Amino acid sequence: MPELPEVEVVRRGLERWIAGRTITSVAVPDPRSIRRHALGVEDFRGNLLGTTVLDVVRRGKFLWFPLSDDPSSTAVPHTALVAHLGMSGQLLVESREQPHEKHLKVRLSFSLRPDAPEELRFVDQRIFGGLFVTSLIPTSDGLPGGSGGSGLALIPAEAAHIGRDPLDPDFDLEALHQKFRARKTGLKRALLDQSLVSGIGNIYADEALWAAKMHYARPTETMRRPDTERIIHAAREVMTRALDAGGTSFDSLYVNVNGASGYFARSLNAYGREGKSCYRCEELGLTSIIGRETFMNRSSYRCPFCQPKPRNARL
DNA sequence: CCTTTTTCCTGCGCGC
DNA sequence: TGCGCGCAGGAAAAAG
Repeated sequence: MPELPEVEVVRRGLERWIAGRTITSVAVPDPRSIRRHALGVEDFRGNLLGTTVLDVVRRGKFLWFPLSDDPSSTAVPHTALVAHLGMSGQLLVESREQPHEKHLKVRLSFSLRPDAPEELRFVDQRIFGGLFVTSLIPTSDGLPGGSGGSGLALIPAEAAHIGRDPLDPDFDLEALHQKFRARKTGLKRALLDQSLVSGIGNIYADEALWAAKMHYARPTETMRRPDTERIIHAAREVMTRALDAGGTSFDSLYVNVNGASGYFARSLNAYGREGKSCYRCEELGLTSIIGRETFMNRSSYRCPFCQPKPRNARL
């Protein structure tokens, strides 16, 4: 399940293989994956054919490729191809000779480069992800839109509401803290709300909460400044380690642009560890067992000793 | 307006 | 062997 570290691994691969190249053909075997492109398949193709990918930029789990009709021009790009991997999306850089994947949805061919494969394929089993072309608009704060690329202060219109992620150099902790204080909800809900802080999904939310020794139902309005610092520091730390490990893969659904899995799954402390002992308690000579609770229609894992339920829990 | 729930989607593993 | 069911969950839409 791609969250920030997995998407960043993909971004780096795309930057290496795709940036600077021109789109020479566009095939859409399954239009459902471009349903967020409201004007349809032909418009999608027309917007991409002949354009050059200037950069690969990421904010949270959103990726985008600023496009230019004339790469020799210094003009600021005004459109971008946006990609979101959803639950099971993959962006694969491959040779055109590779057999078509079972869930192949979109196929882009690029200008030839001797050391690089010709195609970028979007493969998606569950179709929660997708691609679309949209306009780039100025960021609300005038700072670079996200991580990677040339640092232009632009963002796709459909991603303008997405908050900065904890690995963004322009991430504003004080602003997030004030939003926590103003909101009447539980901490994990807030961590998963991409408009407040982006890039965190179910796995890294549980890992960050475990690392910070906090409960998912902690009311955000009771958070004090050091509490906000602690949970964000934990999220940043766990996602950085995951990025260094190439991301978290439980199965073949998350892979990098070359189809390889990441190795962070073996480093998880809470997520997926129901019935197993808490590593931190173990270190202290205690025995407590990680439990699983259903919350927000998904599983939450926590140590009942390190992360006790607060009396004022906000579910 | 703000917060919470539902919906979209497919494949896999499980119990009967 | 097959079938129904629950589960996986990002984010937009709908509901409260």
